[in-house]
This record gives sequence, C-alpha cells and structure tokens, in this order.
Amino acid sequence: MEPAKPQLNSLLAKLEEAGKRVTSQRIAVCEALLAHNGHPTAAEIWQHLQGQHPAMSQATVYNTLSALEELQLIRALDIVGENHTHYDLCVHPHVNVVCTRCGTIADVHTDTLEALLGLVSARSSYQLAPQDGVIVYGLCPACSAKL
Amino acid sequence: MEPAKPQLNSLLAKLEEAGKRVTSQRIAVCEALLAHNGHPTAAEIWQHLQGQHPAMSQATVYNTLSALEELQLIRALDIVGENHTHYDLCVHPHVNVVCTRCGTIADVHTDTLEALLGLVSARSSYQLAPQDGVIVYGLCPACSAKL
DNA sequence: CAGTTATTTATAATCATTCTAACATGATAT
DNA sequence: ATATCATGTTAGAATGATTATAAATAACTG
Repeated sequence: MEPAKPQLNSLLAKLEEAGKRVTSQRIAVCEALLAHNGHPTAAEIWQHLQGQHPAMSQATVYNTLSALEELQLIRALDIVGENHTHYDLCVHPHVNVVCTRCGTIADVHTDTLEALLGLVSARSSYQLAPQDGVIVYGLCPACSAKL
Repeated sequence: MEPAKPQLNSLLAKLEEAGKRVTSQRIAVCEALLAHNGHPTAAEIWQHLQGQHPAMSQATVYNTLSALEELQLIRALDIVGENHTHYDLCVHPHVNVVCTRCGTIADVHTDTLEALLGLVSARSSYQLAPQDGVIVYGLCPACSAKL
C-alpha cells in the first residue's frame, strides 16, 4: 500500500546522475531527511545534524534541499500558518492532508486519485499530474477529538 | 455553476456582526479585494490602494486581511515558490489549481470534490470539510502549451 | 601534480510579516 | 454634548526564514 521510503543510495545515485557531486554534507542531509519520519523543515534537518556535523552551515542544508527538489527527489510543502517550508520525501502520487489546528501533515495514498484529478483537470484545463502535489486541509483526529 | 462573488455589503455586515468596527480603511481593503479578480496578495492590495488612500499603512492591510480570515470570509493560500501569501475571496468548497511554472491560481468548482474528500478522509481519519481548502498543483494551459 | 569547477562556509543582505508605542477614532454613558 | 474607554491606525523598528556574496575548500580531469 504505502510506497517504500526512498533509499539513501538511490538519492545519492540520482544526484550523481545529474552531475552533482556526492559530498559528505549532502550525504548527511539525505540521511537526516530519511531519519525524520515525517515532513521535516530545513531548520529541523540542520538541528538534527548539529551533533554529527557541527560545522554544517544552514546554507548548505538549503542548497542541498533545493538541489533535491529540482531533481524531484523531494517536494516542498508550503502550509498556511507555518512559517517554515516542509519537505516531503515521498514523490509518488499522493495527497498531503494538513491539520488546520496543529499543522500535522499526513500522507494519503489512494489509487483513485488519478481519476478524481482527471475530473478536476477537465474543469480547469490545467494539466494535473498527481505527483505535482495535492494538499487538503482539515482537522486531524487528535484535534477533532478536542472540540 | 460559479458561486457569486461576495458583495461588499455582506463582508462589512459580517465584520460588524463580529463586533469589529467598519472603518474607512477596512471598507477600502474589502473594495480592493473585490476589485482584484483573482487571488491578491497583501502587497497587491496595498499598492492598489495607494492612489485613493495614500495614508494607508501596510500594517492595516495585514490586520484587515487577518480579521477577514479569522471570520472565514477569505482564505489564505500559501503557494510553493511564491513568497507572498495569496488570498481567496471564494470560501465556497472548491479546488485551487496552481501552476507550478507561473504560479497562476484558478478556482475549480466541481461536484467531484466531495468524492475526493470522502476518499481522503476515509484513508486518513482526518475530518475534511471542503471549505477548509484543497490545493492541486499542475500546469496551466499557457505553460503547458510552451513545452 | 596543476588547473578547473563545484561546493561549503561565515557573514551579510533581503524582504514579507509582525510588533510596538503613540496617536486617532468611534461607541457609550453620563 | 462631553468625557471616557475600548478599538483601530500609523510609522517605524524588529523578527526571522531564506538567499546572496565572496573567500576558502574539496572534488574531478588531464
């Protein structure tokens, strides 16, 4: 059901394919991305790396994330009410569900997404590939329980 | 098909209902919102008002937009690749389609939306009300023609 | 190894948004 | 009306995430 999480090696291989150098910093950022089981921000990645790579600059984290995003290995998520950009490791077609209360982001995988986007596409004459991103806002279970 | 654009009077009435004062600045911001046939940013509103209300401060524009958003009369849209927050005047359930190339935002009204949300809701156990917002990224007709 | 290019780093700059404190305005009650 | 008080506005400063800059470093190529 859930598509497998990308492997470190495949990320690094695709960086190399694209003519980017596979530096220790980029390896570390990729490792941190994979270690974070969620939708990390640049700041979270940088903090996570402070222990093992105290010399890593924030600019390098931003640069690496930009490179990965350009290669479509990760996807940027800008969420209303959050001031940091989050990143999604999963680039398979899926929906990101975001809680309007607490900001929690979840991934939803469904095989019918394509068909439904096809209908939206027909109404808008936009070309919608599901890997381009779908964000739905709502209430997460925890927050809706509190009401 | 397309829900009617909100009227100036109804916006102001709802501000008043909520115990907010209907000041000349707030009227002007609402007028500018309605005059902009799209998804304006705070900066665009402020620029548009420079002619008629040269004393209007940017803080007032931001404050008014925040007030309208809290009352759910407009909706904030944070778009990947855009550094300004856009606002959507339409708070009826609909999909915002965003071009990944040029950032153009379109509103799509479709009865398919409910089906999409029902599906996503079942898989995520999030409570999804369609007016909470749905954003789909893709290519607008103009950009896809250029490829 | 030498030369070239990409990458990293620290730091400064940018810039949308928010905060602050003084002032103005509108509502309310005498 | 007038005084009072809460609310709104303003200019300007502060915040803070991200990006730009320029010097130093590391990786590839021949």
